[in-house]
Amino acid sequence: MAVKQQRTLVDQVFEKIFDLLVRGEIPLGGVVNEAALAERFQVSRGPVREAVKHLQGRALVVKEPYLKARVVDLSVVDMIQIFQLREAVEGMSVRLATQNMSNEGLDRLLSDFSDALENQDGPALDVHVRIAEASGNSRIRSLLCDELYYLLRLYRARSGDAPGRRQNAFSEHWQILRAMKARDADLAESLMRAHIARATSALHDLLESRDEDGADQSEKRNAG
Amino acid sequence: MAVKQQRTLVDQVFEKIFDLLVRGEIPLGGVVNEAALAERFQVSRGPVREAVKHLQGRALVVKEPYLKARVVDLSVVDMIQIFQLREAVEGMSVRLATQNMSNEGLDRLLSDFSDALENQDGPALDVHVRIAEASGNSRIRSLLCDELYYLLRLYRARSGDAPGRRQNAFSEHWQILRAMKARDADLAESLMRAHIARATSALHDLLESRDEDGADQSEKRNAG
DNA sequence: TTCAACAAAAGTGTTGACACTTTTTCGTCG
DNA sequence: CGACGAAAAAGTGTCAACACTTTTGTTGAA
Repeated sequence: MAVKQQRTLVDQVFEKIFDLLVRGEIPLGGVVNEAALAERFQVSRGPVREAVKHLQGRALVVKEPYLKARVVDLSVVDMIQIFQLREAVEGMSVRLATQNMSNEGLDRLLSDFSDALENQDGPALDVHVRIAEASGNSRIRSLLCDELYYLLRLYRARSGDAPGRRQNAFSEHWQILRAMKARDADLAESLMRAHIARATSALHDLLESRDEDGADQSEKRNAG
Repeated sequence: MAVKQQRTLVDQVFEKIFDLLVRGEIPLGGVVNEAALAERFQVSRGPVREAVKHLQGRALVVKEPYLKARVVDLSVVDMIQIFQLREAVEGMSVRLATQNMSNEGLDRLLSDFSDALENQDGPALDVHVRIAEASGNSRIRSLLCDELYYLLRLYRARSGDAPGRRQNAFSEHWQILRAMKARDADLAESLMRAHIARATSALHDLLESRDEDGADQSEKRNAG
């Protein structure tokens, strides 16, 4: 078992637990039992504890001292809040990318996007990741790629996105990339914000169509 | 020692270490030694380890497996990146607050601001915190209050802000509050973004006036 | 003198045991 | 029969010891 490990055990356990969350083996809002996970992964409780602490730092798990750790229950309200944050941050992300990207990098992004559009296998999220990486702002990139997208994956694993939005997303992404190519940072930011705000509106509609069940869910706090 | 503790030891150690950072007892970029801190606080290495992990999650400490943990060295470039992120997020924060605040809450904020302006003791940051809390978006509030402001405090502890900006900040805050009172979310967001962008420009100037020393500092990575 | 290999030291990663807190269960009293 | 309280169970917090990795310091040869 402990032959040679580049990444630390904590990181490996972190990945494994996150996989469990995405696969739904631990349901949203379910309890995260340290001892059970330690037994399952054949490691001690220490690494599991730290991995859970790491998940807590990523806001994927919430807990209080001596209380059971629980997987964050991503309500529609939570998702709306995340999308509001994304709208602001991704707007700035594409603004900075438009200002900072080299012509070569921009052309490469455009051609990669065209390829993905033909092959139909490139996930829509990849465009956002590429833009975040090209923003040149490591903190924005980390917030989007290392934190918010984890939550998005977790949410989509339970309730996939609207079926009609896939095609719209391609067209909206294409418009954003054209604005970037034209070096119009203001336009690129506006388009990106509208792009995300549209998804937020869909969530708002979802919330209204479900306003009969669990009105108390809006009062959840996300420990930091 | 272990008489009665509401907060867990980890949280207490976290606070103590952060105080050490703000006071400058551990210099920026300095090494964080687990054993030494455990000895100093009269606790075991375990809580110190988790507290450092927590600081790492907050991006106040960076480290790699088996390597020494180091306090993040907040360069001017890092600060610019943080301000770019703040510009986007605080813009959204004040937009949401303008839309969501009750008339009573808004009046209370305005009167509290007037009081602080007379007493001269209210820190300028408080306005931003109040707005973030009023945004109704717990994730935005957490990002601003629990993460970015920690870094700001750390940076200001070493190199305080520009002396002339204090007075300007009051006037700019006042304009923002008036836009909120008028329920003009677009204007409030624009003013907030301009307010923060002004500080970012000051940092850019600072960077240019120091372009001779340490040009390699721009290649720092912030582990997430 | 300089470089490489080896040995010692310092520091981090991991583990299992123990202490404390919370929750559940069960018995007793009203 | 229901409510209150104590004991047991489950689970988390803390600790000290051990294993592994990195760094430092020394020795030897080219």
